[in-house]
Amino acid sequence: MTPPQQAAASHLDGPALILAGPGSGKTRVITRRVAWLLVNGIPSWQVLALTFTNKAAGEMRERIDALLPDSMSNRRGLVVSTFHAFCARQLRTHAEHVGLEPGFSIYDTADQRSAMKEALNLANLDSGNWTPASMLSAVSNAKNELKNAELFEQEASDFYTRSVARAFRAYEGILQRNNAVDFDDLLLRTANLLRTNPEVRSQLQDRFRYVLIDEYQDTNHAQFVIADAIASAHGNLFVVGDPDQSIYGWRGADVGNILEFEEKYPGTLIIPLGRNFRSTGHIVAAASGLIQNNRRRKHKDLHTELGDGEPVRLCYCQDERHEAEQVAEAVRAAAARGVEYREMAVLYRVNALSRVLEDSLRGAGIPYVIARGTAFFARKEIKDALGYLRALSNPVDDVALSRIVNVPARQIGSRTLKAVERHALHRNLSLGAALEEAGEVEGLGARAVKSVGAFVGSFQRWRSILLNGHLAQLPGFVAQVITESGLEAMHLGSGDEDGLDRVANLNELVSAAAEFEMPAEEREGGDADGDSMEAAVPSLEEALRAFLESIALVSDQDAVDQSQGAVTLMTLHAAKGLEFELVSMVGLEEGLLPHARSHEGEHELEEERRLCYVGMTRSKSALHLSLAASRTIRGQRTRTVPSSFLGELPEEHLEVERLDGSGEFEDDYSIEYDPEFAEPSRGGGSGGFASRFPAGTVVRHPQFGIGTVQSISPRGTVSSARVSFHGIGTKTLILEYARLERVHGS
DNA sequence: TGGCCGTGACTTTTT
DNA sequence: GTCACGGCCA
Repeated sequence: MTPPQQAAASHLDGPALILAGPGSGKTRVITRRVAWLLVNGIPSWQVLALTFTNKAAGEMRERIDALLPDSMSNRRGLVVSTFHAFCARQLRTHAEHVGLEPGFSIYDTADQRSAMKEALNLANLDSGNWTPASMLSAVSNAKNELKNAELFEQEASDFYTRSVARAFRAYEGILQRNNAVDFDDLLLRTANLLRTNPEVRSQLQDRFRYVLIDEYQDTNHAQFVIADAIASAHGNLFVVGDPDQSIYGWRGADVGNILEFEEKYPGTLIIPLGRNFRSTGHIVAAASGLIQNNRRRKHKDLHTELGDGEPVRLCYCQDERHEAEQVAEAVRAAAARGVEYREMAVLYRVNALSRVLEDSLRGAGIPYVIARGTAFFARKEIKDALGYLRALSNPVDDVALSRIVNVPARQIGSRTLKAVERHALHRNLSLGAALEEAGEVEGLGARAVKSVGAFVGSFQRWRSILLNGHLAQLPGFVAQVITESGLEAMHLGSGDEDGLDRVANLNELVSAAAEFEMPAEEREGGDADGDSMEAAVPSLEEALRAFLESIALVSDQDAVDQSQGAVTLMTLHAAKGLEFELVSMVGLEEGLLPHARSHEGEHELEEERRLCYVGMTRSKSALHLSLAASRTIRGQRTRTVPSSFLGELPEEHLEVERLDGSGEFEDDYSIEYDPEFAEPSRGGGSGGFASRFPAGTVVRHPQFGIGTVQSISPRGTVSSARVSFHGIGTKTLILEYARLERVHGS
């Protein structure tokens, strides 16, 4: 280890901030420091290490294991967990203090959407003007800042925020009735629990005397409050991160947490790790050249001693097919040189780009995997099966129950369901409870009552198995529900290949249940001191809860498995923290990287630049950047503009290859920025835009919602407008690209 | 009640 | 290209 690494890894007490550039060995430092603490006699159960993905947590656990001498095999109680899993666990343990039942559901985006739709109905907000997505993002932003519905309502002053507050309140009501939380709630409710409950707080403070946080630049305010609440008692907070790799600002991450760490924790030991052990010289220099264009940044030099290596290759291709073929060709060439497939990755800004790449890799006979851990669980058949399991685990989860009550079709159609829902509302019952008294529901025919009765019968039978079983029965139980619910038969019956695939997926879910291991902390029962408690065998109910929770909290990155002999395809976001010999980044075009949605502000553009930086620095020895002169976007062939980031890469580290034929990219440039060309449907020229949205116009933006135009100013061939959005603030938008709509009545 | 078909709206990144 | 929804018919 280098002296700075050594200093960081052997730090014992007090706050520490490790500014770790890409490839500077930060995982190494964290794992060594944990091992150091344990070797120095700190009991393992006093250490808490928090990460963002399960994969990172798992790797950290393994590497700590490998570092510890055999004589220290007892690491009982050491908690290495993701933030979200840690919070979920706290909420289950202290459920009674937060007004939840321990079997609460964790809603994913789809569940949130249906809950919000219902909330908009309840709040009498027309979903034409108030889309579930925009409401959810407003709610999510509020929660990340630790504002719950009441607080938000108190602060709501204008029409827009008051409407959001109504939706927010209705949405919270639904979650509460369904004994459910969303992702943001895991953090929000834990933070509030720690703030308002001194006993729980001091319990956690007493237990976790040493707190470590990885990827600290991506923490949001809620996460800061949680970590601070635990660490404030002793100040032993050790954080590792890199402001230049902050790429989750859109999700509420607050770079301020890392930039202002030393102010919040006086006496912080700050150690910058600038030496890169991963990449060769040209790659480091090119990436550094790029990131230096960011203004809001702590200056920090990155250097390598691995020699110059190969220059970064920049390839101009004709279209996305051609680009994908170049990628496949580069992969083949690297493989021929002896590089293993698992040491190669293809990175893109948006998932939609993976398709062409898959086609061309498949065509070339190159094995590949797509890093989308969430994709499997998002499949219809899997969501259905999980719907059953969730409804069984948490019988008041109406969102889950209504999803599956008539899948497969069992004569409980929309009319019946409406009637039962009305009954539930009147009697203040959950949907499940209302189904149980179907006989008393007004307007239900004998046939419907009978169908409902049959369903309720199966449901209760499963439920009693669940309540009486134990851990080992989990896979059998999952299989039983899949079979007896008729899900399996439904897909088998369809007879086509699709149906067989779905059955195979359902079987894979059973395998996942069989391979599922209860987290060690969970088995130890309490959070008190390490020894003395012999683990009781978890009940089937507890096992199912833990299984469902682990599924709810999977990330795309968890699916990255470099032990497979395959090239990995993934988004730039999912690539963070990983490294490969060969990295191909595709689609370096304006609108893609930087993404079109980021053209609206300096902060957003800088985040895109950091994203590009993260991608480039994944590469150890070969970095290929490419772009296509034209690309098919939703069926339409479109000319592209090279990414403005390309001009920021120092030329001496590049090797440019022009396979697009003409070499006329630059000449096309002026045409592309002509708004008439970019948006042919709108016509009328830029003057038209400016006159259509004079200052004072009330407008709607697809992302920011309702706002008022403050001023218009010409900007070359286009016009930029300052628009103040309710509850969001003022944004500078290019009228020609911002897809603004006038709101009637203004 | 259930399944089929057409339309149209929307496409960033994710714990 | 993709999904979600509404309308229509058996």
